[in-house]
Amino acid sequence: MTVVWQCQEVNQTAAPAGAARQGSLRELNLALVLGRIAAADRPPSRAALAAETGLTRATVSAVVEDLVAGRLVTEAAPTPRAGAGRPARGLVLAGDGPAGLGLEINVDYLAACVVDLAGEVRHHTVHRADLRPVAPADALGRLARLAAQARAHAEAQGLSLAGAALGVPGLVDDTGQVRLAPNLGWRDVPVPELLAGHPPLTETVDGVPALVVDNEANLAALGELHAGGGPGSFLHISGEVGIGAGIVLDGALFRGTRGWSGEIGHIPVRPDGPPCRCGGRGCLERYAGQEAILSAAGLVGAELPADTAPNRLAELAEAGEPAVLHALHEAGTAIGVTVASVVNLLDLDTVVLGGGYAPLIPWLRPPMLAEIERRVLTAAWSPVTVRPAALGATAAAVGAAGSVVRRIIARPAGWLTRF
Amino acid sequence: MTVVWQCQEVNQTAAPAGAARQGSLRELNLALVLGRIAAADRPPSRAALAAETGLTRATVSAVVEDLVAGRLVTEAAPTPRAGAGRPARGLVLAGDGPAGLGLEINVDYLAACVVDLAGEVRHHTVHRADLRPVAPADALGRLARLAAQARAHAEAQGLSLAGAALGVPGLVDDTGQVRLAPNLGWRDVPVPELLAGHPPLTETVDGVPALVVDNEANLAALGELHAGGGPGSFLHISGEVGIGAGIVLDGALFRGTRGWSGEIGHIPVRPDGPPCRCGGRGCLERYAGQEAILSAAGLVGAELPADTAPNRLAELAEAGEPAVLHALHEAGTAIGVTVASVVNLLDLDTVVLGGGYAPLIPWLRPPMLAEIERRVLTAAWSPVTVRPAALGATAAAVGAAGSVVRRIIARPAGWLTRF
DNA sequence: CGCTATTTGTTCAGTGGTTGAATTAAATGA
DNA sequence: TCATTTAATTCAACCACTGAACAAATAGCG
Repeated sequence: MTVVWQCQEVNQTAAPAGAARQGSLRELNLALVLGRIAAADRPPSRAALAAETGLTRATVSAVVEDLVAGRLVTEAAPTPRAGAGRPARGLVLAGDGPAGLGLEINVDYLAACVVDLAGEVRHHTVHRADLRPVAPADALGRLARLAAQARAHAEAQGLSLAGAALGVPGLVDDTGQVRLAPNLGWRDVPVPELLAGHPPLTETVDGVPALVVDNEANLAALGELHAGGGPGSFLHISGEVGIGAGIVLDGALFRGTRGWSGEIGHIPVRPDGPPCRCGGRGCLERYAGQEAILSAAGLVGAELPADTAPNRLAELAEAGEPAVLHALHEAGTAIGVTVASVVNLLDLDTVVLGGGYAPLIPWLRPPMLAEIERRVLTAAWSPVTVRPAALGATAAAVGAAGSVVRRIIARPAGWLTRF
Repeated sequence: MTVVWQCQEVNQTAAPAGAARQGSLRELNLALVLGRIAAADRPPSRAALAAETGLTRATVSAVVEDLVAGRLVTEAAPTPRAGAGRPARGLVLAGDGPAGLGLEINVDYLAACVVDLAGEVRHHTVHRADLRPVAPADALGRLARLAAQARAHAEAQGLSLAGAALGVPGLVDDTGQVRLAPNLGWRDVPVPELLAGHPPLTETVDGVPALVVDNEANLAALGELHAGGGPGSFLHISGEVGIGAGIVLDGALFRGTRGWSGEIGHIPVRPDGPPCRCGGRGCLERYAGQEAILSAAGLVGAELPADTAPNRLAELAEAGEPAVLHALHEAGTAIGVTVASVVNLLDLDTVVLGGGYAPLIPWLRPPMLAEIERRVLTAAWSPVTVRPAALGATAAAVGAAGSVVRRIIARPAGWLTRF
């Protein structure tokens, strides 16, 4: 069985692109009701859903019946209510329905996780290893084993995997091929082909799960969107070995024409600055990339593993080490200049710092804000918030798994037709 | 009668945000069919529409009947077809139905135009005057007179104005207030209030036309989208006295959280460069704004009107004037650095130069492309195209009018309920 | 304890809108 | 002239939502 390829684009709207046929109405309302159930903080009743969506209670009942039959929703203890009346039956996302498999390949670890419809992380494994010397096929083989374990754990909990998403620190084209992953040393790696021999990733209990390959920073941003409260617009910057960014606009990831958006690490900060291996000069990565910070802090020979470097820097900064403080100030300034560009261009009001930047926020934020306030034209009316990411280092894996379940929630009809 | 305020956001999709009720189906299909008629290059028949949309011919007939009754579509000579068979009846956008009124206030002119459903400019006036010394209320009064003339011309041609949009060179908030228009010297100007006393802008033949106030660069980008071929994604840079940009993603204008996107003029090019009046340093406007180019070319005392300066620069460049060539090279380099940032961030493949930049393209493009190729990570796989805008100096007015008719095409149900 | 008020959820006839097949309309070509 | 072909309309069937009536389940009150 071959990998069935699925378009990267997560169609956030349930609206039919083409003809609106009769069933479209039901598709739309399935998505509407399921979306409200997912967004509610307490199990809503059918009557409450009818009131807030504007549908009739009759319609909501019919829609909910479909959702329950498709194992997307189950009944639970309702929100207690004062006064008389027949007690409501609360509706919650099913904890034993479809789930998403999230995978991540990074420079120094592999990760797999399973997220259920409600967004709970039901399984999570990280396998630490330096993957730079490992051949892509080999690395993907290890990943497939991790995925097989994850599937076993999911099934043991009564979950069926509805799909998988894989985050890679590089540029992915729309056929799933990794065109360039500089920090891994990958170039033109046909991920779907290489995974085709590993059944756990190519089939699930009922049918065929699609595998989506995407940029790691994009998926991390989705994870943040998922974990960090309501839908909004923000820029999520992950400071790993490289610097990537995910742009979330109105609760949807913005991927660009070819899915290569967010390459913030190579935005020029000083056009005549030091040369970067991308061919340009003075790119952000030269000022705020992990290597740049470490070398500016005089820690270049310290031989720190990539995953502990940020914490080490935070310790030294805490201790008042002048070189480290200076390096972080410079990095924060460079990030601030870049963010000012982004905000002037896109009019965003929130910047989330994730990955290795999270522990360094106390030192990065002040110079960032200073630059932003100076340079953003609209800063006076709408201050820009800089906050740490809600998820930790493996945000991309969680975001990947979340993207699978979010797609089901956004377009439940696709899942329901499997029954 | 007061100005009825309408949300700036042009909802590109006809999908209902809330409940999908029965009528939603028809709304969706009205939009679908009308959209195809608008996008077709030759009058399609009902049968052809059925084939390409996937709807039944019966449904298409019913939908078309509604559209014809609402004066959005008329029958025309069909596309000739070889062979036997009953001849088709071609469908085209009505030339005598609703039309859009586009208005523009800029530093040295006022403009008004009327665009019909098919996108034809049916009326166009430009009133040249330096508006910097004029009070906002007075300027808007003159604009209202221009609008009244435009309405008279539209009605004489059998058109009904369905709405109006006004482009302003500054930041507009979501109540229509101009928060800041630096080059006009406006600050916190309540445009809708000031226009409320001018009936031509507050009522039309059948009901109330909404007035939308938007950034001039945004509307110019919409005009370009409208005139420049199929829907795509591009960055439209207008070099007027300031530098503004409109971002079009997948055929839709991207406005940002508050509608203040595209402030490209204040993206830092050299963070330690000369101070800018925005409070930052080394902004793009300091290198590629009209004043910056003129002064770098040694023409600072030449007292050129803003509208003739670009052509004068082109003449001098054509003649090989070294200072001018140098100034344009510097400007092109700065624009290129900025565009590289934008492309790295958004993954766009097309940059359109409009406004005063259009005549200077031969000199601006080479340095731009050089910077883009050096600095854009994905330039090797997807070259970035730099091309001149299809519309001239008053693109914003045409784009404003076009945005009105495009909204009708995107959501015809709203118009049809007027009958 | 029983009755009423109240709210939830379901049932059912009615309706809008799409579907698919049959029918009518209008041309070409032998 | 007539068969062929394609376009457009008509009509019964069907799907999904609507609105009202009804059944279910509880709290409050005498």
